[in-house]
Amino acid sequence: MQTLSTEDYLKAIYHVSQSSPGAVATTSIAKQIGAKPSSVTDMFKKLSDQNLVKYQKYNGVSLTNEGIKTALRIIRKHRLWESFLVSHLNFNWDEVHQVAEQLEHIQSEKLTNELERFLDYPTHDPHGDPIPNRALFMKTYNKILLIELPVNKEGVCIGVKDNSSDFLRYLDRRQIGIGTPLQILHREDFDDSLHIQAGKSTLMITKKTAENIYVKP
Amino acid sequence: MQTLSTEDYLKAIYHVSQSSPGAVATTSIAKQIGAKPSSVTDMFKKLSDQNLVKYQKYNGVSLTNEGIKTALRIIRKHRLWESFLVSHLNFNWDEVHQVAEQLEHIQSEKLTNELERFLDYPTHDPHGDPIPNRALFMKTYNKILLIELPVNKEGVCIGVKDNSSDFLRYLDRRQIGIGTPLQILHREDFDDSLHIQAGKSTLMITKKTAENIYVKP
DNA sequence: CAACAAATTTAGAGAAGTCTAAATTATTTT
DNA sequence: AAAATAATTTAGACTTCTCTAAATTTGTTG
Ligand SMILES: [Mn+2]
Ligand SMILES: [Mn+2]
Ligand SMILES: [Mn+2]
Ligand SMILES: [Mn+2]
Repeated sequence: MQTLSTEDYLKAIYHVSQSSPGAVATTSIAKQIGAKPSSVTDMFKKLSDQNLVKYQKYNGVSLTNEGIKTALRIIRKHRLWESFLVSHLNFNWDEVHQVAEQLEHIQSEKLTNELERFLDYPTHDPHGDPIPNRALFMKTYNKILLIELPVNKEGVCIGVKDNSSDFLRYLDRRQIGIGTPLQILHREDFDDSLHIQAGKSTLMITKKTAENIYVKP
Repeated sequence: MQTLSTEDYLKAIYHVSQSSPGAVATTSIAKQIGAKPSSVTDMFKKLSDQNLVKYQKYNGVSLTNEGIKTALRIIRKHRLWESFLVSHLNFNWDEVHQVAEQLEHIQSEKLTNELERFLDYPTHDPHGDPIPNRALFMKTYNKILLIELPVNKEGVCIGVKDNSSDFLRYLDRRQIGIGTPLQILHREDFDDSLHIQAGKSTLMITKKTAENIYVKP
């Protein structure tokens, strides 16, 4: 049985290891968690004692199979709760993360599985991220970043890379959300800005924005 | 902002103070929480420092207005979650307490209020206990224990005093639940047992059982 | 009212998680 | 390859919550 803190560390290690290959460094987790590197080292030792990570001094950690399973169980709960908050409790997609960060630690298999049934077995959360099923398997689309979409090729927004409130509310104002059809009309070489078609409106976005939107080509 | 532990203490103090008048004794909380009296003394000092209780050495504590409000906010969440688990997630009334014990600590006013709306502003939880509304006011029926119901007077089960799984499952087997019509047919002086009408069936219950069922006369 | 019993508090310590400051190891630069 | 820089770990300390064992206070009884 894990504590709230070890669960957050395992999740952070999982996320960092997904976005960059190889062992996970102390400082990368310190940044993610918002703790000092010395605290992270302490936790690495604790997780290693429980065989949830493989830890080599001065060389970071990697999750064991048990560690991966534990992380996925938490991610499963996190994303199911986010889905619930949006679909039934009138939360906007930029408001759910903070609350799901707490709800993901509730310990009750029955609760998790009944919530999943109640939501009718959703496969993706409000940000387009895949939800692990009961067997911890998740369905992943092949997706690309909007920046990588060829000019004039049609795509559909299926997720976001940056989950910050600022970015999500910016997309709300631009009326871009999951399911919105997207197409690049023109790439401006001068400042890397993009002229795009989003649903029925045309608008201009920066490179940074295009690097944080996932599309299905 | 309270910790999980201080919240549980405040709730325990509230419950004990409801069932017995005057200051709340150290040992009574120790029993309720499952901690040693010395730990309780420590916590009494901490709560007193935060002005949530009035504490006099060797004479127990009583909640301040702020302490009562904090306790009611937690009880509100506890009972709303219990209601949700039973009404939407297929939990039985004997299974909800343990999970609600965790969910009651989730910090999000919006979550609590939206959950209340989603459940259509329930006034009582699955055990018949009143749910404080947003203003922390709760509607209390005038209720009596089944043992106090006069012979042959009709009543309706509106709650239970003992919330243990054992008792609740026993009531399930006897097909007694919230809303079940109850009537005492005969009191046996010899062993204090009761012959009762419960819904459509007649059955025999002990004094102890009759002391743990609330009825509206 | 003195002696005993029960309740309560104090003293001291441990586990979990965090931090700062200092020491060590690894990496990059010159 | 040495020096400088960056990353990581260690040492020591603090907070919160808990415990055991001992001391103190309160209540009860002969
Ligand atoms: Mn979390
Ligand atoms: Mn998400
Ligand atoms: Mn609780
Ligand atoms: Mn209840």
